[in-house]
Amino acid sequence: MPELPEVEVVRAGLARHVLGATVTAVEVLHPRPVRRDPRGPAGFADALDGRRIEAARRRGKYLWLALDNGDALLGHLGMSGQLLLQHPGASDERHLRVRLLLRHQRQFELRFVDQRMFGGLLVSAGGAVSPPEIAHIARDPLDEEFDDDLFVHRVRRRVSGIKRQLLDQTLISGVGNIYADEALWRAGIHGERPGTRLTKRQVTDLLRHAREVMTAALGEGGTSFDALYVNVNGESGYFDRSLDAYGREGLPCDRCGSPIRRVAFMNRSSYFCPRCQPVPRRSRRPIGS
DNA sequence: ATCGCGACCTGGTTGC
DNA sequence: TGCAACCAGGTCGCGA
Repeated sequence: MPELPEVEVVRAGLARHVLGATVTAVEVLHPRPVRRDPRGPAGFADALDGRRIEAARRRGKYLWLALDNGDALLGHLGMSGQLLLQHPGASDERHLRVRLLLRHQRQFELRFVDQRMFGGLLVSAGGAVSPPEIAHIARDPLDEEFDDDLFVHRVRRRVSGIKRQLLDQTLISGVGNIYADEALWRAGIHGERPGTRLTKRQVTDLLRHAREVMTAALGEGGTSFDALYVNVNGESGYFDRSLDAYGREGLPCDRCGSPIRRVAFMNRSSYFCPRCQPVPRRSRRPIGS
């Protein structure tokens, strides 16, 4: 489940259920989801076997289980990944990719299910506290060590459009297409406004809105339009009912009533209110025309 | 150093 | 009914 609130829902679910558990068997049913593990599927399985899980941590959209030897099981859900807790013997999900058998008081399974396989798992050597594989990922805005001033400064130094910057995980992590659009709608800023054209106040407000919308979504169990995005128990969140911009093409803006517009952006879509979030002058015409 | 783009996957929906 | 085109919550690596 792609964005920060959905990943945090999963992390919290894991923290409730797998801390103290020991990995007793690992089955990799498809090699692709462990492609980033340098040891390959067999080495991945060997590195987990017998390890005890001591913590469930997250940065942005990455999450990891700290292991008793200082390594970590690092995961990313990509576009369609799920981490599900199941009873042994429960029938395999159609897109089950990796199965971990765990033992705590009783036995249960932690399953990585991923239709599109953009996500994946790997064992991070020495990564229990901070996996080196994600050293390039910035802190996320719900992390108390997130540096607001640094973010504002960096954004205002780049010409690049503000939505593109919100999606840049090396600047700020955890924000994806939905919450970027929602934060921009709340702030009344068009995503193509260059960072250099925004005031300190505007970027600070935008950051606050990003925090608020993601915190609110977290309180609802995350955003889910369908069964693809679920918590460790397979349940969906309810925040989709609270979205103001994302996915609302043609529907009236909740603030001014103008129809929400959808435009192509980075091989996907952006949703915005043309009145509350006026298009910047420079990008009203396609470049070159 | 920073950018914009295509690649990486599967499957559901839409339109001819 | 068939089939192609389009769409989907993300990230990485490449050439410019």
